Amino acid sequence: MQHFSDSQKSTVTMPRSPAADSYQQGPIRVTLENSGLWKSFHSIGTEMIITKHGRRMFPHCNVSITGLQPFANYVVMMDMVPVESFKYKWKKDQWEVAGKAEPQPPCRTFMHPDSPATGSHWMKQSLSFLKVKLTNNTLDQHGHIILHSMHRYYPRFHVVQADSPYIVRWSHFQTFTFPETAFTAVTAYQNPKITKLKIDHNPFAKGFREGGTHSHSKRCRSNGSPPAKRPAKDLRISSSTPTDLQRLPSSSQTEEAKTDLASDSQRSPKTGHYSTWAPEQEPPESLHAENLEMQEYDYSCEEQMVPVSVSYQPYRSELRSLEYGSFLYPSSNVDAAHAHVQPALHTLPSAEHGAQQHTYHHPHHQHHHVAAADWSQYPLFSYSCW
DNA sequence: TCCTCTAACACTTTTGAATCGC
DNA sequence: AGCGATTCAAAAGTGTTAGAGG
Repeated sequence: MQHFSDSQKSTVTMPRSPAADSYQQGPIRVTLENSGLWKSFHSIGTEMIITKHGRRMFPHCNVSITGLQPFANYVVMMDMVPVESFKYKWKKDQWEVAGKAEPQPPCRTFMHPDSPATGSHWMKQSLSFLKVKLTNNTLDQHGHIILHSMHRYYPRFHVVQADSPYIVRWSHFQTFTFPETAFTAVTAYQNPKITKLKIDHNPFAKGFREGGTHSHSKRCRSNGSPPAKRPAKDLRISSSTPTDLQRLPSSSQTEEAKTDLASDSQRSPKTGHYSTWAPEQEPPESLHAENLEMQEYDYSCEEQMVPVSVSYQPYRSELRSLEYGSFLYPSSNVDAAHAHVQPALHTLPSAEHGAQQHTYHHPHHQHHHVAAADWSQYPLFSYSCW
């Protein structure tokens, strides 16, 4: 696997495999466009707000893809997987392990609204996953990705060669992850550094900064006549139409990200454990922000080969169904499912190995050749939304 | 008592329907 | 009549914080 990393982009390249050769396809390369911004947040310890009715990611995922066959159709998807099997609490100025993770909520997959599209389309411009919304409501029916608060997750990107979302070519399925996109799901920001960094990069927060302090305006209202009450926004049903590609981040935002990265790169990497660790290891006593400083990254990628003979037909008809939870982890197998998603990160190199290139061949891939039941432990289509 | 979560808030940005001009 | 450009109101989305609840 080739490993690319510059100030703004993180790239994962798939190794050429026999199966890939059968499609006469070069290695697929996925690049995280706003990598600098992600790294800025990751150096502090990324947090993302989740609410009952869903909140968008910030930073949001923006990737570009190369190496696809120009005239073949592909489906691009994203989902979230837990980083570790622990939950955390914010104590004073650092994250600490607060026990075993809650049972995994229904795993949902966000399908990019352009799917399916030709390889040339995907490679023409970067893909934005701005519309992805996160919720902590396990009963959510709006298709948001369900996460547990105070747990750590990272997004996975899936590229599937398929002519239709309903007819996914399961035999050629590739997954990409970027370690710097790992984040802690919270219902309110814990780390003030994250708050500051978010406000600096997020135009929506301007209203709270430029319009005076929030607490001040609240006090003023309490003294005057109450303003006409607007309908509770959280009760509105999102009517956004995800038919068009989302706008790219503003150039100013990109420039800020560059600035942040520049400042990051001037710091000497500190020794200490990485923000993720092998599940078989003891959990760290704490995830101090200092330990989340920039490390040399190794971008993991996975190629998941599923026997063609295995039939996934029942899944297809439900891709767009509002019925969800059809592909949940088997409740008795949550730990097994966690174990399956762990290897993508648990071999993250120590600092001295960071500059090296690594190719991972995950043991769990072997399981996928055994039986469909094992594949089902690696949820991808429990729910699809776009 | 501590911790987590929800709802409300003011303001900016985004979206899409309506309107206008060619 | 059709199309593209422009306008504008509504919707969406943001972080903070008080208070509720476990």
